[in-house]
Amino acid sequence: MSIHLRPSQALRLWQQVSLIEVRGKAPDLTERQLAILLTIYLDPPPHTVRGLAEKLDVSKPVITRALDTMGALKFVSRHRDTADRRNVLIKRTVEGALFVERFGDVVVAKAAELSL
Amino acid sequence: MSIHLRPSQALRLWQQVSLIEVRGKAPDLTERQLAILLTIYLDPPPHTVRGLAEKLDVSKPVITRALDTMGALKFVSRHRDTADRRNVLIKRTVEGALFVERFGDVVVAKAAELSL
DNA sequence: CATGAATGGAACGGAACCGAAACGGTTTTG
DNA sequence: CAAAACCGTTTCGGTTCCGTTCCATTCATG
Repeated sequence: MSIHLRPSQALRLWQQVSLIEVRGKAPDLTERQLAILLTIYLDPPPHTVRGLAEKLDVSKPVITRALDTMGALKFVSRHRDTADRRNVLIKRTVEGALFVERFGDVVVAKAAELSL
Repeated sequence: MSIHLRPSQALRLWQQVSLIEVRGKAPDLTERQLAILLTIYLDPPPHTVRGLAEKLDVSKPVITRALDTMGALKFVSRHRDTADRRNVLIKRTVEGALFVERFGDVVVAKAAELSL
């Protein structure tokens, strides 16, 4: 089964959520950063810099810098791969999970408010 | 009636749309810029710099600069209010409407792909 | 009119991000 | 082993965005 959504509803939903994000004090992530964070938390591990760069079709430095920013926020953590020490494995954190969870709740709440 | 969405679906939806935006060649707007654009196209006119600044809880220069950027993209246009010449009325454009419409279609399409 | 309030914009310095190239550390290859 | 390939990071120069402050124009008020 799938979610049926009309264009006007979709746009209204996006607007409402965006408004909350813009107005909120929450550390505002770039579109790219948010995409990376959601991918880390939704797609199955392991996650590497190279893998994320390919999935988002961006350069590696973009991923590295995004991880710097989000690492400072404690939303993700980095660990050397003991098997292949060239790799860096990106892992989830409690803070990151809370942020993502809260974000999902906002979307759900705003979706529930949509009038048909 | 309302849209029923589970948190995991909401997050997946956001991720899929974000991925398209990040990967796409489309001129990527800031979170703020997108919120402004959607507000202009969804909320009833007239729209002024001050009004938008209050609605988004940001400073006026933020709106001015966003309008500069989106004006260069032809997504919005500015016109002096003939009644009160201090005001600037922000109006929609064909290009902006197409951009918003296309964005809504992306959300709808990704929502339809969501498995329950 | 003259004064003050309101509106949108400009100016300034600082911070964040970007693309491209180059760099160390690690593993694979020949 | 030496050389090549791979991975993530750093560096560089340039662009964009930001917050704050200040300014020109226009309207309301006495």
